[in-house]
Amino acid sequence: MCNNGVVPTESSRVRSTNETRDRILDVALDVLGDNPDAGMGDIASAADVVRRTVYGHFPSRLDLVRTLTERAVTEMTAVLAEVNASDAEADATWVEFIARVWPVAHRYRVLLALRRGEYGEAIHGLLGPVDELLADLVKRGQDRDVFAQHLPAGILSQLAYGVVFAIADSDLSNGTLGARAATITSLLMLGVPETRAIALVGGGSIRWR
Amino acid sequence: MCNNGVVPTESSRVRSTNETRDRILDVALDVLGDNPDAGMGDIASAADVVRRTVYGHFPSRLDLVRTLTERAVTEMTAVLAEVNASDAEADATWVEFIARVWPVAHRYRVLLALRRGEYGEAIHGLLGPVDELLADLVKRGQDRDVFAQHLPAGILSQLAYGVVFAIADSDLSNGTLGARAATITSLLMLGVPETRAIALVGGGSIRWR
DNA sequence: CTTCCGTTGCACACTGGTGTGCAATCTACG
DNA sequence: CGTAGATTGCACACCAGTGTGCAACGGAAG
Repeated sequence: MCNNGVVPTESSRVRSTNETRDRILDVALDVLGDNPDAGMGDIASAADVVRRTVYGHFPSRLDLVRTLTERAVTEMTAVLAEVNASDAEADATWVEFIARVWPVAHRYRVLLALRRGEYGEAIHGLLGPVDELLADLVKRGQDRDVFAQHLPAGILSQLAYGVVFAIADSDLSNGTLGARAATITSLLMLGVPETRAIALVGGGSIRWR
Repeated sequence: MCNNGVVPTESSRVRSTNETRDRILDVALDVLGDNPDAGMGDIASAADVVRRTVYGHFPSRLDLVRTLTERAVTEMTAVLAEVNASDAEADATWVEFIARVWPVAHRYRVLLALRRGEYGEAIHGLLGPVDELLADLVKRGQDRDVFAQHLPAGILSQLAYGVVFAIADSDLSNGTLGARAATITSLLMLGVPETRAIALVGGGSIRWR
């Protein structure tokens, strides 16, 4: 009524509220990344907040995990949709995708662990759109004989990005080393010949030592 | 003293005791396979036994899991050592290994899930010998340029049999279909060219549909 | 028959996590 | 200053799982 039609300036009280909420979410991702079984108490203290406050923002543990998952899905689908729009060959698209999605995947790697157990159902449901986009990409590659066809696109895509997550979760996760290894490995299991895979990710020896 | 030097006949009481114990172990594998978080109660009732009886055989949940793991390690190392003794090329050895280990892997697939969480430490320790034998095999392949070298043998071997377990855990786990898919996929990610991989697992079209 | 022993049924204490209720406190905003 | 809203601290009830103690039952062995 009185703010000239401008959206209210989110009076700094509200801002600080949202900051707490976001901090909780960020920290939760870290803590759960270390230990998927961490409790609300662990998350709270890691966020410099009392357990009760966490419940103020997220009525239940499931709400927290769900919010986290929704965040991940949003970021992933954004990258996937954008990359998928290119008319490059499927294998090149895959390389582009891994490169762009690597930081996100590494950040949300815990969701893969969380898929098994308690919240598996809920997470699986929310992750559906990502799975579909991924399967579409692999299927496109299979239809043009760029990817191998020894497995249906749905399963092959799951395995391929499962490996990517697994590498993101390993010791190699730091630096570009992990991303490179993940890209090559996933390309190989998608049936892309080794020479082509190396060419796609950029030259240089790939020997480990 | 009185049984002519023959091993005592395990008086049928002892036998029935061991039968219960074995049944509990077998059933535990199934139940935990369905839900790695299943409790002692679930296992007990699935084995047609009271919870208290389970504790009679295994003082703690960890003891049960450990026994299960020891069983798995015994079976796996037996297969691995035997297969590894052949002087065939590493990729052929890998195929032989997967074929022989497939039923075992499928049976003990839950251990992979159990490695994360509570008992991870204990299981990881017991599984050490298996990991080493596996890494040796992959390394042998890398040294002779049969396998790709974009990752160190230790990690590559983990990823490869991680995929095998993942497929064993999926819908394809029935019949020889899963075994075939697992073999081809793991060969691909080990850097074996598609044509060679198909030749190794035996002819026939590999197209999914 | 008596003894041994695996099994049972029930009780109990303990732990660790979840989710709620409520009064007290602090602080930005008006 | 006064108020509203976020945060705190502490209380509680609740649940599920673990592991233990113990008296009973039942069948096979001696």
